[in-house]
Amino acid sequence: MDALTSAQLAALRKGMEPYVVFNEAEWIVFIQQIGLQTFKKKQLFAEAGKVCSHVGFVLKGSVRYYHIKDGADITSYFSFENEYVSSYTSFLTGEPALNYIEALEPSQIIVISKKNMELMLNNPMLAYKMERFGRLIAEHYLICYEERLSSFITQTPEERYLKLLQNGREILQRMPQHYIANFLGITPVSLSRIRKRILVEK
Amino acid sequence: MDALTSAQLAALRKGMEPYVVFNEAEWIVFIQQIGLQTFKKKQLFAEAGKVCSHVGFVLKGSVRYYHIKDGADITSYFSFENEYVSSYTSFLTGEPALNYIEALEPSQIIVISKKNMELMLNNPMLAYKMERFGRLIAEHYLICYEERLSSFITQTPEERYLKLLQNGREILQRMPQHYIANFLGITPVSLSRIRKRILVEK
DNA sequence: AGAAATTCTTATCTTAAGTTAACGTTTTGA
DNA sequence: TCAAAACGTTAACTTAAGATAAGAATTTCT
Repeated sequence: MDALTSAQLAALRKGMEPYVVFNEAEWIVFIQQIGLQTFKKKQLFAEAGKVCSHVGFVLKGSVRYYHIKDGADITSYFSFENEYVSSYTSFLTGEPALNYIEALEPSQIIVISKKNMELMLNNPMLAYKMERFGRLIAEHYLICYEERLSSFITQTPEERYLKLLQNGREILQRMPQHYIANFLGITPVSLSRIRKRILVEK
Repeated sequence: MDALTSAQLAALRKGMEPYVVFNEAEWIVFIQQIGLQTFKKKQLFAEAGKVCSHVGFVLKGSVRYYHIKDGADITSYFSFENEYVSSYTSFLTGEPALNYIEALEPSQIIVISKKNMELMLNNPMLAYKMERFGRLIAEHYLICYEERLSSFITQTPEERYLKLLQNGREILQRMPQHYIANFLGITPVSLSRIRKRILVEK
């Protein structure tokens, strides 16, 4: 766990701004509770079967969430730069995580342990803003999840792919196709067929 | 908007307990910001195309979330007694909702308007606990959504139905089958076939 | 540089879901 | 109470996705 450079701290502060703005005194206390961790490609941030007792903020790089089902690796989500990363259900409930999270490339991730998070939630100086931060972050992801859920109920795989073409630039550009296929809830073979179908139709 | 009876207030207080415990003074201020609304069957709680500027807590009854796609009505979710109800994305973002929410039976729902919610978030007496309340509620739904999302990515419709058989008693008993089918991401015809398949296999 | 692994496409075959329509049953509402 | 609407199942047909395997192209790693 390394110390953070001032540039890294500035990036974090900026990334948090939409959710919470600390004054100087609060910020000093806050940054004492966080650490920076460097991940090699494929290094695990969280592991199925183990409790995920930390949340992260991706400063550089990207991560992939996946399960193992019947021996097969199924990608369910990604986090990119300036996004949060955690096996959040496990973090919140203390139950073992169901999924793995691995770095897709060499990555720098700011890490907050559950213990330190709780210290801050119980520290009168930070409690209010941390509750607010937690609320807004959770709400942010709630909105993402709701939209994604609704796409599984109301759209076909092809429609989901077309939507991703419109507003999923980052995923499309940086991810191998079979990860994208899983993310859409289909097999890589099926995605390949959908892509062909779309080409022919045009 | 009616006043609440003391029994109704007690139910609400109990329902909020896992998330927030008010002292008497706080409670008195809190209950001034809320109202009770009675819904007839099929009466709308929220409407696609309109901003949903309120959240509810179902005291009695149940509601159904649905979209209209190509003229067809597609059920995406339910809320039952002692659960929260809102077109939450719209409530949070102020954008028009994409879905409808209707009462499935005569229902009593405690309603908090966005305006009053903001009053409370800005009232020093309640702010901290309301932030906490908001955080925990959002986290609660986050966990539900994450599990449901993961089921769309890792499971077949049949597996999703079998899981619902195990731990979805309330939905199965109270909902018509075609609502359940939508909820699982399939058509009613397909659910009927899955049910038959399961019977024959046994 | 070269072997191994990964990625994507394609083909074949199987399986299951979507669509539409029909029919009997149940529920609803005027 | 009675007609209309809603509901669940079934059937026939169409369409698309899953499984498996093969092959070419690319990337990775030593």
